[in-house]
Amino acid sequence: MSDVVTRFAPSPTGHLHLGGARTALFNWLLARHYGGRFCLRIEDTDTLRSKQEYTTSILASMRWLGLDWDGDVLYQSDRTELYSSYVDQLLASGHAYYCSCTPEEVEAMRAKARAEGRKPRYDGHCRDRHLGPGKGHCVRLRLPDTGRIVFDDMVKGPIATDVQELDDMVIRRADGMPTYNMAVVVDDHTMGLTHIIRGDDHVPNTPKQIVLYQALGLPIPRFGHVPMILGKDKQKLSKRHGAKAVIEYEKDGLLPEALVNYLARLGWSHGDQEIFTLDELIKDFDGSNLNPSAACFDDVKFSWLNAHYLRALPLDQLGQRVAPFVASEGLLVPTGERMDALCVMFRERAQDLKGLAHCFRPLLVEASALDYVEKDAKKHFTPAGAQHLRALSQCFAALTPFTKEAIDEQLNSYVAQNGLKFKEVAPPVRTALMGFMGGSHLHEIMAFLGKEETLARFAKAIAACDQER
RNA sequence: GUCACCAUCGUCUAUCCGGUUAGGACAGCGGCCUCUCAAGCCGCCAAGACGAGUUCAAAUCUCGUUGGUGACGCCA
Repeated sequence: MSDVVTRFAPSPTGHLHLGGARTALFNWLLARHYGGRFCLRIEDTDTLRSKQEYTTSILASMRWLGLDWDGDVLYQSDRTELYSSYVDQLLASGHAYYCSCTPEEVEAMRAKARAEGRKPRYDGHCRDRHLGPGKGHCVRLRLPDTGRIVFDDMVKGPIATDVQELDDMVIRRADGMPTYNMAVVVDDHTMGLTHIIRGDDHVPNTPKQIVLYQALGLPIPRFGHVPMILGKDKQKLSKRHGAKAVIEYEKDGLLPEALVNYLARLGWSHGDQEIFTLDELIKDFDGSNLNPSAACFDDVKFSWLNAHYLRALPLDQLGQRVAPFVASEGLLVPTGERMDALCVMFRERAQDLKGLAHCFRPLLVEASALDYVEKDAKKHFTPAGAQHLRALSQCFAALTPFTKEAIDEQLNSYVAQNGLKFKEVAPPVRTALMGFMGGSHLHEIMAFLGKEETLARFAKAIAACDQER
């Protein structure tokens, strides 16, 4: 197993989505586990639907996830001649033949077969007509008349197909372009692939490709078909059911390490372990323990993983990553110790970067712009609350230095000297500072705001208390 | 229509080749902690689709049923 070569081969007809990302991840992990190569190939032979911007987007998402590839990206559109030479080889060896049947004629055959309850397939009309190249002639593969094609799937185990189920498939279109299965086989072989992990929807393609490998006399790689990812309620993941592109998760402030971890655990397991570092995944992912049944993507559990990684991130990195989201909240981005302080105060209270940035808001706006949550203001801006705020306002005005420790001490001594409970004093103070009953420890909040801003918020709250009366 | 794949708590899964009070995680519920909200810790709830067969013993092996999904292109 020393020369493992895997690949990810998306077609650039859309952004990288969850299923594709997981397929890419599994291939990447397998290659990294065995110290092999992971290649990237863009299947852009469908010129109508393929777009350069999607290729760019897919590559960007791969980088965001940290899935690096070896060597240059291969584009199928550059390799038409190569595919054609393999088709010619098949023609020369008698494994393929020209066919003059029109698509309409073939469609009629299929319709007839379907109507008679048989499998719709090409009936081999041109098989022995010994046609040569000509206008409108495609090339078909000559299948063996009988036999079974068997392969041992890494995920599903042995899968057998009777050749009777198959067709003399087209391998080169009338316009000279190769068909999908032809191009894939040529590419997978010339790229030296040893293991192919792909979506479950390719299971029916596999025997077709194996027949091609056999006709060409090429070694057959190992296949692994992972089931598709379902959305909530076992529904197929579609736009309606929250199918999101990787790029959207990035925009929403979710962490790539969380997505990698979550995706890895969807359809693969390593005992009871839930949290994996990238190195652990590489160490443990050897192509076994792949689950053959389809799995639902659970946003809630994914969210939990995000929160976990958010808390685990080193402070400087967290600050760096949240900064763009703070900016898009329309807030001035703090730097240095101020950013660190905010992260420490709120990272346990957010699930993702966007949410974290949002938590910063009350502390980054000016007192005048602070909004009170009505319910909390009504409840805590009482006459007694106003009294505490007035008294504390005086205490804090005189407090130097205005540090976390000093503030905490002041708060506690006020409570003790007046025979109160912290619980009686904290709510109005908290509401005055945050606008609602949430957030970090009071002394941390005040230290962050500084004396002037703290006093401004007290003053504003006192005014609000008077209004409540 | 034909063929194929799949089937353990609500969800992700463990239980490698038959013997477990069917384990863990997320969610939910309860508690502890506590100035709030979180986080953290502790506890509770919760599953082998159905029916046969093989066997001393089946979630595990076999067959069938049901349900779900995929595929049947000169798309990829």
